[in-house]
Amino acid sequence: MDTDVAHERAELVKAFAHPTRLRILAELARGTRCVTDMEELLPVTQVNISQHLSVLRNAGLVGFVRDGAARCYYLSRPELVEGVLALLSADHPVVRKTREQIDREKNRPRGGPHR
Amino acid sequence: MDTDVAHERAELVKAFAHPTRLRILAELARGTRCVTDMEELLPVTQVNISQHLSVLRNAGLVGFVRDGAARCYYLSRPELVEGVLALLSADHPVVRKTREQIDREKNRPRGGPHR
DNA sequence: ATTTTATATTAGAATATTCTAATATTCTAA
DNA sequence: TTAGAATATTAGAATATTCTAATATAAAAT
Repeated sequence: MDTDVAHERAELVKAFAHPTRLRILAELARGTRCVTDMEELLPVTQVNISQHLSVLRNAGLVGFVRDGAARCYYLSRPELVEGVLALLSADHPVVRKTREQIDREKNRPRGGPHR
Repeated sequence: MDTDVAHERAELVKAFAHPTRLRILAELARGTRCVTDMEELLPVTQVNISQHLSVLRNAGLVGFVRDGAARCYYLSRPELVEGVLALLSADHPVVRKTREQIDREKNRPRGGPHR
């Protein structure tokens, strides 16, 4: 992964890196929602929700269509967002390795034929 | 997703949310590496690498075994890390929805029987 | 024992993110 | 055409993150 790509991807990750934004994304994964819907769901102000939606829009994670004065938001890269949310909700037990396991791996890179 | 869970998950995401840390994780996905290996690969100081490794350790994403004065780092939740890296490297074209699509979806929530 | 090698920690300045308060925009309905 | 409803934007204070410089620790080699 080169420097430029790493920066791009980190920017994308940052869009996910806030509790309110994760909750907004999780809610949008269930269906289209307007800001009023989210206000009922989240313990934060309308202004703050709009600010977080702006971050999500700039990251290309959500889009919206107008519905009168309201805006109906939806996931614009559903597979990416749902994939990340699924990984976060899955259980990933921490593995510990011993010196011996590491030594053996040095001849057997991860993803190689011995896996 | 409730508030506590959202906070926990956002903390985890933050560990990924830095270009240098993404590169460290990508490198560890290829196999065990010590800090010296990473110094050769990354355009940052040893101190900075150690600081980022400390963030990754606190998030439970990496572990290490001693090898003399060196520390060999490895992914302690490889499926989580590799899953996130795979999602980030995959192409996820942005979809735009029309008013009509949204209207239709209102009776057909995402993930429901009509998908 | 001392030096060298490998890595970690700490303090603080620089920078970026987040939230609050005030205000603006845009559409609809009266 | 004005008022109300829904949402967005802006400025700035509060907070968190990151980097640099200096220093510490721990094992190995001399």
